Amino acid sequence: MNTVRVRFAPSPTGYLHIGGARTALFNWLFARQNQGKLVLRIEDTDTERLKEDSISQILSSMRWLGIEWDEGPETGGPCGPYYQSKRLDLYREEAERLIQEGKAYYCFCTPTELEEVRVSQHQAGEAFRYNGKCRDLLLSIAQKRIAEGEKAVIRLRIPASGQVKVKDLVHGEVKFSLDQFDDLVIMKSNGMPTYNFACVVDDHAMAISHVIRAEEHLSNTPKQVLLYEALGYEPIQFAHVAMILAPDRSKLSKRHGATSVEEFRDQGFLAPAIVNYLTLLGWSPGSDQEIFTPAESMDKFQLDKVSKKAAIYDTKKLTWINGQYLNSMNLDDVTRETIPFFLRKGLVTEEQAAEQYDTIRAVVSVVRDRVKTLVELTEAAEYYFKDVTEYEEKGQRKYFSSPGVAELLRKAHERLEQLEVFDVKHTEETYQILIEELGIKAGELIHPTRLALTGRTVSPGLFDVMALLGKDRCLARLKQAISFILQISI
RNA sequence: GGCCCUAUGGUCAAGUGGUUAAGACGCUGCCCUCUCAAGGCGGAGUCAGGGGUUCAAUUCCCCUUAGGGCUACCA
Repeated sequence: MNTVRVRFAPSPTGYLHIGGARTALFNWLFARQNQGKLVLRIEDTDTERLKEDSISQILSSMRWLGIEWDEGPETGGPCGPYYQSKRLDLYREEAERLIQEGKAYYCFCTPTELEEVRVSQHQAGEAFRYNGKCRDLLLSIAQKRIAEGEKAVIRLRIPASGQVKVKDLVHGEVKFSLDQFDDLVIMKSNGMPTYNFACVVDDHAMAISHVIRAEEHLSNTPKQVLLYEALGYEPIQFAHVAMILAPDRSKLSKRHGATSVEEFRDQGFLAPAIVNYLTLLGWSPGSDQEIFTPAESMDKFQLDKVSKKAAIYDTKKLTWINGQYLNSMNLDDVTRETIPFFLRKGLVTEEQAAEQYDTIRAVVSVVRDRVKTLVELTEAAEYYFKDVTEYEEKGQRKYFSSPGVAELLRKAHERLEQLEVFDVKHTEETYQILIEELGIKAGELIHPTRLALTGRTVSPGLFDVMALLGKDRCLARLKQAISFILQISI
């Protein structure tokens, strides 16, 4: 029985974007479904593009999403180290072995020389291809030049003709003709391995069973297959999942606004909602179900049902899903997620957040089912934490301008003032009685009151608002509104 | 340029050699209603184009087109 071992192998050149997150997610689902392991490997062989804090960002984004790796940075494991920069000896050994076996050779051509070749090939209308200059250099001579300090890369010999077949779990068999491939560089002149080489060596060394990655790598795969053969490794299963594209159909990048997991978090999206959305992007259970727990996804996920078609992510649907989670998640969890947003907005201090947790929780409770993100929630909860300093203009026109409003509010004030128990039930009763007595429509009193208490035309149910604000603040805000109305009506 | 992948409403998508071509988001009409949201009932909107194969193609094949990827001492 072969154990499933998959890996997610980001290169730390930036933050984890949603495309990477989805690749990680699919790997995770597949691993868990098959009681396998997910390995996290950091592909930090490009010393120039490496970004300092990006590893910790990637790790924390994955943790936040709840994608757990079984082996990798910070968790360790039997196949470590899990940073390619710490595995250089392995790559060198394997490259050396290929040289000894005559399957690879040193190449002393400089980047400038290669560039010249490329330019002339381009002018001649030919395909770009390494011209094979160092291909037949005698090994002893090459070694001597190395010993003298000359820089060289190591290239893999690739047959000039023939075909490579890539068996892919989502695409089926894909054929490539060899005549289009260069002798590819496997070790750079700075001693670092190239992506295709390090990837193959590590996937083998880490006993990976399935490589699940983005489709951008499909065209690299024949080269990797060739490397498997050259190195004498057992072949491996590949699955290339369609990419996630930005709304303008191009590859995800910074210029598209929010594409990183962190940015989505800052915009008030919840981790399980993002995971749910990403699960549905490029995969469908084949049923009507839209809302999934990870456990359900693990149960139903099928690699061969993964879409071959690149998907454009749609914030609107993510927002909708987020709303679903916001309303159905445990209230304490939502409250905990919301508090940082309150802090950032300056609605509460850390001490207040701790002391008044129950109140905050109550506020979140009445506000959450009418908003879709935590940012919206914070916005909608402002009335509770901040005094009303202005009234929405539209509301003023609609509700504060009719004659007799001030008097109406004054009466409401009078009645509310007499209440002993100021809760939802009693405030509502009071209003009902008053409305009946005056023979008016409920809205005639409720709308101006809402505007007076919140400064807005939109809020949670009015009596929820009242109960939460408490008697003193309600009365004060009513008074304030009355004088405001009298003032503007002059 | 060469090679590879892909193509069902605006977006995500189910689906099949014969269907009125699901569903979701979004948009929209109505109902409900203290606003908003939610909910309920409706609506508009799709098989990229052209050739084949076939009694029959959205479905199979080819071409075109479009999008994406690879073609680096990036990953």
